[in-house]
Amino acid sequence: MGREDHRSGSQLPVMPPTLADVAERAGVSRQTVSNAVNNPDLLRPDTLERVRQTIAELGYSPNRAARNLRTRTSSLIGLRFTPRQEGTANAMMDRFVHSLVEASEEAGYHVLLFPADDEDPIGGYDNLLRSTAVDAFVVTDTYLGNPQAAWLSQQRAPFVAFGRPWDDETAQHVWVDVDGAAGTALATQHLIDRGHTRIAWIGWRKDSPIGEDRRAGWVSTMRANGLATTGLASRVEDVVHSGAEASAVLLDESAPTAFVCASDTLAMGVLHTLWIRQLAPGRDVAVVGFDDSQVAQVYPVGLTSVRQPLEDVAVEIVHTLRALLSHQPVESRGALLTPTLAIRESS
Amino acid sequence: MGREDHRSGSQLPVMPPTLADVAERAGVSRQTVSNAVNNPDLLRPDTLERVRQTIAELGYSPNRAARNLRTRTSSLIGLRFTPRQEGTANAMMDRFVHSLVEASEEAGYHVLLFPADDEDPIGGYDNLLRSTAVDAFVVTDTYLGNPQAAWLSQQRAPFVAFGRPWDDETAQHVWVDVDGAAGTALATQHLIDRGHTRIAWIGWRKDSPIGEDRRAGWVSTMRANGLATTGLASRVEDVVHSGAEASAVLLDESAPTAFVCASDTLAMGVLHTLWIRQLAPGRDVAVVGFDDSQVAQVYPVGLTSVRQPLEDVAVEIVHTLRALLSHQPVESRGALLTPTLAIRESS
DNA sequence: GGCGTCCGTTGGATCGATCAAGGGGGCGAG
DNA sequence: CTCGCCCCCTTGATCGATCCAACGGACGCC
Repeated sequence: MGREDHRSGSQLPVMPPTLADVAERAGVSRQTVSNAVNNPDLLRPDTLERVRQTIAELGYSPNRAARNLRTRTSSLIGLRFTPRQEGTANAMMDRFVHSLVEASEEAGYHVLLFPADDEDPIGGYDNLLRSTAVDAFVVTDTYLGNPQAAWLSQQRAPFVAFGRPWDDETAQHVWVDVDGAAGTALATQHLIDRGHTRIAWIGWRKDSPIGEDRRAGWVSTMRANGLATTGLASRVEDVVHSGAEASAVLLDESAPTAFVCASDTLAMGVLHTLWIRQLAPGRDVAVVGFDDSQVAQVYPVGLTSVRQPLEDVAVEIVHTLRALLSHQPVESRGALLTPTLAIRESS
Repeated sequence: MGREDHRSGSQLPVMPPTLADVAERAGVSRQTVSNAVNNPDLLRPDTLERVRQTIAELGYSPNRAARNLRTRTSSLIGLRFTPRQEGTANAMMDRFVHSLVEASEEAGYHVLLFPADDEDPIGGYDNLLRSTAVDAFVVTDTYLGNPQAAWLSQQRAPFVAFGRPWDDETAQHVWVDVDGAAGTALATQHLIDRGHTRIAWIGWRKDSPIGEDRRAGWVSTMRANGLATTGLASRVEDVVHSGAEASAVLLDESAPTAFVCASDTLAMGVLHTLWIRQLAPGRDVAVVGFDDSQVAQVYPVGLTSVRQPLEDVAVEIVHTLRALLSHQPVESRGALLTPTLAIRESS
């Protein structure tokens, strides 16, 4: 008497087959089917084959909810999806999300998005955690002094941060980040190799640790090559307009032949100034941006830009998460990946 | 003898409280607690208050897996997350995803991302569906003649498509889309209002129904205003380079004073041509793009662009999904939303 | 032929919330 | 005083996969 029997009178919805259905059809017990799925080694080859065939015939797939309930896992990774601010070139997030989705899939996880509530930054995390809806989190905005990392640590919730705990030396959580200084160093060295000596910097205000990190890469590379930096740096807001103004001032006062910028947004401002002054990007004045945004790629004059290895970041994060979730000791507390340089016409 | 008792010897992991814990502490039955959460009307006010207080004290949140198992739902909406192709300005996807996440949250849903496998376009859907991991899908790429919509329909899986079933009149599924023709009509009329009469079109190849739809908006508006279109249209690949070439040819042969483009990518090509020819965008020649991408917003010369109402699309999709999932009759098979025009310096 | 080991299999219990009935108290009517 | 009824709450069963402890057959050894 199969399960299908007393459901044959059911209406439209076709019930997916259960493990018991497979067991009955294959003439084995439920546990055997379960083992066929989760511990194939425990079965005799011929039995395994028979069960597998039945699974294929019925199109059986283990019920997620039931498995989640029993094993107390969900195979889901939570990610707070913050809205991209309009008016800037920074579209890093969606590239990262995609990389994360791909990397997660390979590890058997799916990505669950939940919205950012500025009123209550930990609300979303708290809900998902208490309802055991996700196995772990990926935290992406650690730099704003957000309480999330600290809170999650305190809750003993498994998570990996994309971004260093800049402002908190006591933070004990695991993180993955991109070496911004190495990126700007790469950009600066590239310009030096092209013969530039007067290379200017346009970055963010001093309260941004990321901005200061990127600036440090420019400073150190200049010094290492015996080049002066005096009067060649500017710190502004991260908007196109500010980049344009800063570059105009720098051109007037210090006559640089190249610019390294903390973002593509600022680099666009520089290109704007060059355009107004009839200077050819790449020929008269070189420009390098940061993040390899769509703007850099699509702009008629391709913008050379530092590209974060987001695919690698995602893989590293998922790798670390797996270790965390299987309670393996995590090798190192932080991983720092090196960006590359996408060279285009502007340099 | 509470549940905590025989777990007091447990190690690190703090078990979240269960419904039974709350029930015991509040001195009521499990079902009463369940009702307090799901059907508050069934409880006497004082009982409800007492249970609610206990829930707050314990920080109880219903276990997702258990609820999912019993109710055969997951409160998850599946979305195949396709990688943005590099080199184009089209970053519509992440704006849409964000809108969807927000709209879903308000309806009590979360968004589950799964990767696109080009080898097996329905593989991801099939897995999630058979394992009852999601309640419904949002399908975003209906225009490529993809088999997903038809397959999901056949499986009786609940889903809403973002995009009309262009090539399949027999499709019976529910969809939400943006009226591209209305968008380009808006753009064209805007240019006419500014005094332009020779308005050119640069669009996609004829095999793109979306492209033809957008083109139709330009054609109809031109005709409605008694303006000629002969020799003013071009169909090319959706890359910057093609937009630049097409606009150069059109300028030489037909001397248009304005361009309406099927995408921001093509519009960037037009701007490039203007730049080379020392023509000022907006003053000498007007340009309008489509999608209001970051490029349009960040470009030093702000690009006027047709903006899809993705927030409204997401709300409409979630609204429709709710109706589908609660087996309410869906009012109409398709919903067509009207885009707006983001006017900037280029027109 | 008897006995013990090994390998694979079996039925039962379990995870935590919800569904479908069942029960008890209070009140008004007979 | 008893019956009936309604309202509010409780009880046992259930969703489907996994864990646990115990069972059965086959084989080798003495």
